[in-house]
Order: sequence, then C-alpha cells, then structure tokens
Amino acid sequence: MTQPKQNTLFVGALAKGLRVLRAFDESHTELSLGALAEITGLDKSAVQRLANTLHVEGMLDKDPVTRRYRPSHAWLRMAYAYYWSDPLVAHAMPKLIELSQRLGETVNLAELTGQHIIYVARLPCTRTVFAASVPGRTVPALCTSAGQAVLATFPKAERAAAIDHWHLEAVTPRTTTDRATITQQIDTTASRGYALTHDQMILNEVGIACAIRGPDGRAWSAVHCSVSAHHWDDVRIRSEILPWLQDTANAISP
Amino acid sequence: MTQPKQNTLFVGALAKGLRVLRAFDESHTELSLGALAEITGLDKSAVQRLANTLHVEGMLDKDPVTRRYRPSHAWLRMAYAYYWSDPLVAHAMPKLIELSQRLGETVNLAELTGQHIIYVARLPCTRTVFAASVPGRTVPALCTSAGQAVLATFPKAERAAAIDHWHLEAVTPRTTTDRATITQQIDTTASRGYALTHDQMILNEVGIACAIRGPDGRAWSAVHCSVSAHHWDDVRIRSEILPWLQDTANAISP
DNA sequence: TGCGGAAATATCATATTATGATACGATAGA
DNA sequence: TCTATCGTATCATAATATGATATTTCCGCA
Repeated sequence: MTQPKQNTLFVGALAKGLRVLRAFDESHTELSLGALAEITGLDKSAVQRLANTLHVEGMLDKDPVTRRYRPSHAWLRMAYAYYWSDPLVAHAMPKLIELSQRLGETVNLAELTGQHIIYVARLPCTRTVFAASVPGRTVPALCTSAGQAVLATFPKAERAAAIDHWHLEAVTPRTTTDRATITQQIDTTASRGYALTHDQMILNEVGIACAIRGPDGRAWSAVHCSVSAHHWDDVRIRSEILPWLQDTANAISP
Repeated sequence: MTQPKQNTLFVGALAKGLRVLRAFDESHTELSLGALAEITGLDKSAVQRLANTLHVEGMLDKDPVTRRYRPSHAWLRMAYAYYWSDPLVAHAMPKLIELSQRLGETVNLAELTGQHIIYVARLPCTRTVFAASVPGRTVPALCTSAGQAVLATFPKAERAAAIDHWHLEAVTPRTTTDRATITQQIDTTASRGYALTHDQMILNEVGIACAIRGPDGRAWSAVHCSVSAHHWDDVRIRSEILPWLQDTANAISP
C-alpha cells in the first residue's frame, strides 16, 4: 500500500504517521480529521488512529472544543535538538550575533538542503514579514542570494546542472525565474565573491550573502543579510555591509 | 509491548518511531543503531527498521562513513510549521524585535508547557551561552523569571499546588530549589507585576519577565529579558528595562 | 598487512498489530 | 427540531511489524 518500498526494512505505519505531521505547514496551521485525511490521502480510520497516537505521545495538541489538531511544543524541542546536532550553528552563533549588532540589520545563517536554502538561524533587527523572522523556512536555492553564494563555489559542471534542473518558484512578482539570468548572476557572484539580489523573497528587499567555504573551497552554507532598498543603495551596501559580512563568513569557515 | 495503551486507537509502531526521534537531544547529537537501541529500550532489529524508515522519509540524516544518524533539516521545518500555528508568535514578533532594538539586550518569548517554560522566540543581542541563543529550550517553570511571572497570574490555590509539586532542577549552583523561597518570590512577583531572578539559568545572569495576560487576567506566556549582572544593577533594570518590557507584554496581550 | 571483534545489514517464519468498513454518537447549521 | 457532517467506537481479517539469526562490512590493533 505504501509506495516508497515494499521493503521489510520499511515501517509503513511510521511513514504514514510522518505524513500526518507533514500535513501541517504555513497554510495549514490546524487540521480536523477530515482535512488530515484529505491532505495525506490516508484512510479516515488510519488518520484517526495516527492522529490519536501523535496526540497521546504529545506531538499534536488537540483543541478540546473544535477537536482540531495543532503542532505541539514538541515541534520546537525538535528544533532545539537539531541546533545541538548541527556543528555549524554552535560555531556561527556568537559571530552572527556580533555581526547583527554591528550592522543593525537582519542577519541569517542559511544552509543548502537539497535544492533549497533553509534559514537555520535568524537574527531580525528590523520589522519584517513574519516568514523572514522565524527559522526553518525553505526557499528555492536559485532564487536567493544565499543559494547563489553557495552555488558559486561549486565546480562549473555541477553549477550548470543545478541551474538547469533545480526547482524555481516566483515568490514575489519580481523573483528571477529565467535560468539564463541566474547563470549570469552566479557567474558574477563567483568572480566577486558575494551575492547580491533584489526583490527575490520580499519586494524592496536586498539580499546579500557570502559563502562559508570548507577546506576544499566548497560551501554548503552562507551568511546572509537582508536590508531594505529604501535605506540602502548598492554602493553603501558594498562599503558598509559587505566587508563585515565577508569577515564573518570567513571567521565561521572551519 | 507498548505500555501507554493496548488500545486499538494507538499505533505502536508510530509511537516507537517517535521514541527514536526523541532519543536525540543536546547530549545525544548523533547516534549509532546500538546507541539508539540502548536509549530507546527498543529491540535492535526494531531500531534498525525504524531508523531506516525515518532516514528514507528524510527525518534523519545518515553519515555515510560512520553510519550514525543525526536530526535532519526536517526538524527545523517542523519548527517553522509550529511558528505559523502559534497565534501568539505572529502577534508578538514585531513587538519583540522593537523591544530588543530599544533595549539592546536579549529578549525572549516564553510559553508555559506543562511544568516547564519553553523559549519560543529568542532575539539574542549579546554574546551568551549557546543554549540561550536558540529557541526550543525547556526549563522548569519554577526556576525561571518567565515561569514565575506566569504562575503569579494563577489563582492562589493552583499557584500553591504548582509550587508544591512541579519539577525543580538546579541548572546552576545558585538555582533556587527551595520551594518556600519560590513561594515568596512568586508572591512578590504577583504584587509588583514583574519577576526578577538572579543566577538561575546562567551564573551572573539577571532574568526579568512580564506576563502576557489573557482577557481573564491569566497568563500562559511571558516576555523575558536576560541581562548580565556585570552591566546592570537592579535599580537601573527597574528604571531602564522594566517599563519597556511591561509595555511590550501589554501590547502583546490580546 | 592481516586478524579479531563489533557493528551494521539482510533474511525469514510467526503472530502480533494495523487495517478499513461500518455503526454509533455528538455537534452545528438550516 | 431536523438533518447533515464530523468525530468516535467496534470488529473480523490479513497484512505487516516482529525479533532471532545469519551474513557482511567496518575498524582498531598487532
């Protein structure tokens, strides 16, 4: 019944339970049994049992009046466990704090995960959209300055393959979705050592990112700074933000 | 085999999978199959199957060389989903950002979860210990200024019951673990409207918290500020931090 | 380089356990 | 008050998780 594998090493019931957990996202913040069944494609009875189990185990809160399920605090504890397991975060955090204080602007730690960038740590300094102020958001790598900074450190061939095939998605009306343009941007990023994008995730936002390179010169993460185009033109960004950003990225590199 | 319930609405395999996930914490950041079996108390074969399933489903990363499992980025995406599901966070975030900028000090949003306080949002402004810079940490409510601020809004009877029975744990050598002292502290908190603690989570740290009250006057969350005793004495805290903190907590209240 | 121990991986017969159809009960809207 | 919808409970069936064991791979040590 479960597609992934009819393998004996695969526990279908667990996989189905995870499907239930994954049904919750930014546009599905609380779900009834029926809605869960629809989203997960699971049987109504199965959802009933799985959701009940997750509730008993403390993974889902249940509104006693509406009977709807919501993510519990356990979801945050999982993030906490993640943070301890990611060696980059512990290393980067003090330096990111210092950077955000120095710049007075929002600073992020971004990591590549598949074809996406995930914002692992966020230090918001100015009022911004909600999605940009909490960690864990994933966005297509090709569309973001952090993703471009990371990709620019890849060998030419891999870089080209990524630009050709990776996922693209217009987040704002001005998000770049033309792969030829992205090729150019990443070439530029590779030659000057930092990425600079406009209006990609939010309108009027400027993203600037420097890769955190490993010993082999290759990067899987980046330090990212997000500022308003109202207050910052490219010249001032280059002179007043870039040097500190670059220093921080270098300091984090192992 | 699973203690919780031999109920037909309880999916044991899912519960066991969650046991595997919960095996990871700040002191267990990556685990081998054997270690997982030991921690979870599950059969070696069961752990093999469950961990493999979690890996295939993207919940656990597997180091190809050490064969050990680690939390994956999916754990952060779950936090992201949580943030959208918690109405308080969206409401509080812009105000917390404003507060942290105004004070130039670390600001937290804390919620009560069972007998513990969980730090939901953290805006670190100064270099601090790692545990205090990432969200999702849980600490006994009785030991923290945020917990005391929340408890102080409870009816007398519930307050007393909590002080008598809730979990206590010495995080630092100077953490208050005497329940009589805590009674006094919470009484004081209730009468003056804010909580102030010293050396509870970190040595030389002063915690100051204001409850976020609901329409009935009762609170389940608090705004919390953490400063160094080196730089701040109680008088200055009261005059330069407290008013802004109180305003912010009030502004967040529904 | 080769040996030995430990840990990870693969296999398999068994019955435990998840399944999903169905029936019942509660809640909300007409 | 009635009716439709959604959540809850029950049960026979077989699918699926189980855990003992065998095999392979990996790693430290001589």
